[in-house]
Amino acid sequence: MITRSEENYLKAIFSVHMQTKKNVSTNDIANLLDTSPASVTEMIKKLQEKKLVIYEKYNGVRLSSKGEDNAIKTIRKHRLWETFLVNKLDFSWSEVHDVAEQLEHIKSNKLTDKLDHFLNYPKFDPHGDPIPTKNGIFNFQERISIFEMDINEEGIIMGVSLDNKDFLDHLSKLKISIGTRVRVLEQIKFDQSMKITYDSRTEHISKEIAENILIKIN
Amino acid sequence: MITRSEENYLKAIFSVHMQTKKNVSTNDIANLLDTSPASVTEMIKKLQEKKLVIYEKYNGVRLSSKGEDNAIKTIRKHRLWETFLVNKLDFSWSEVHDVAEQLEHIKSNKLTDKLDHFLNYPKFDPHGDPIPTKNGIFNFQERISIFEMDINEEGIIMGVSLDNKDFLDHLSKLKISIGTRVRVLEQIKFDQSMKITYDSRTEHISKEIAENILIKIN
DNA sequence: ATTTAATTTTAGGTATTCCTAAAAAAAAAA
DNA sequence: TTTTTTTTTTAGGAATACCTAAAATTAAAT
Repeated sequence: MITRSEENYLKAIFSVHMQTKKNVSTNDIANLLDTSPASVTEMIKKLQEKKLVIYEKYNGVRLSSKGEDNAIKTIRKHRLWETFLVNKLDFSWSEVHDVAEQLEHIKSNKLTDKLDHFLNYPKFDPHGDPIPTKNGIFNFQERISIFEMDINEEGIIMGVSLDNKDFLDHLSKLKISIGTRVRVLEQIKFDQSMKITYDSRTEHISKEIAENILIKIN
Repeated sequence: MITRSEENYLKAIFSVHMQTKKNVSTNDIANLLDTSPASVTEMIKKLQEKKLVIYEKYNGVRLSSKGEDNAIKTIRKHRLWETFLVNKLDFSWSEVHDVAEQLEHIKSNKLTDKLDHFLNYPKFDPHGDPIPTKNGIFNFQERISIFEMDINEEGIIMGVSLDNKDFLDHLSKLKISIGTRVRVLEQIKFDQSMKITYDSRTEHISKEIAENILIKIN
């Protein structure tokens, strides 16, 4: 049996590795999970005994295929539940994270698969992140941030790269959501903020906002 | 913060008290939760410190109003989730218990209320048990078992008094479900089994089965 | 190449929730 | 009313998942 805490560690290792492609450091895990490095070392040892990670002292950790399987399953559940909360229960973008963080640990393959079916096998969650299939396949979609777009370039919003309540609430207020077609009008040199247009609106967004909204490429 | 384990104790105390209307004994709780009496004593002391129960050594325990509130909330969540699993995800009667046992501990009032709304404020769960409202009101319905019915008496099935997989699977096989209108044709003196008719079927059910199917009275 | 700084691990604790075995109290039976 | 049985509690431990402080190791800077 893999405990809830172990699952959180596996998920954290998976997500850091995803970005860095390197062995994951004790400190990175500690920061992500908001625990002490000492606790991390201890837990890694336990995960190693359970053959869920590959670990060498002072040299970081990576997931075994068994560990990766589990991490992907947890991510799948998290994203399916987020989709459920937004699409069926009418939660807003910014409210789903904490609840999904609990729901992702429910243990029942049948539940996961039936939920997937009920939601009509969604490929992306409400933040635009891919939902792995039952077999652990991710449907990646190449994305860049609005900040990287050229003047007059057009794109369709596919997701966000920041899961922060204030940020997501702000997007809601601007009526920016997944599927919105945007065009860049102008980039202000002084503060690198951008003027964009969408749905017959024209808005001015800061560099920080632009960096965290992702659009589909090709 | 009330832990998952504490919630299970509160629920157990509530459910035993519901039937006996007396202070709940250490042994009863231990049996229901499948733990040792020693663990129960220990936990009760902690619940007492948190003002969730009223306890006197060697004299059983009962819930404080704070404890009862929490127990009812847990029951509400359990029954709403069971309803969701059966009505929306197409789980069968007999499969929902273990999953709902996990889902009932998810902490989010918003989730519970939105789920309630999504399910259209159901008054009874798939086993026919009442779902308390947000304010903790139970919608009790007087029920008797088929075993207590007279010959030729008619009734509508409202629930079951046993949450056992084999039992529920058997009812499914007999196409007996909530809402089914039944009439008692005969009671066999020898083994107290009963002949019943419903939906233009005639079936023979054992005493044990008859005792655990509940019909509405008046 | 040393020294300094940062990271990681070890050592020793705490809280939660479970356990068994033994003692104490209450209930039932003789 | 004793004795026996059952129930409940206490005492002492184990596993999980945290923690802080100190030691060991590695990485960075002088």
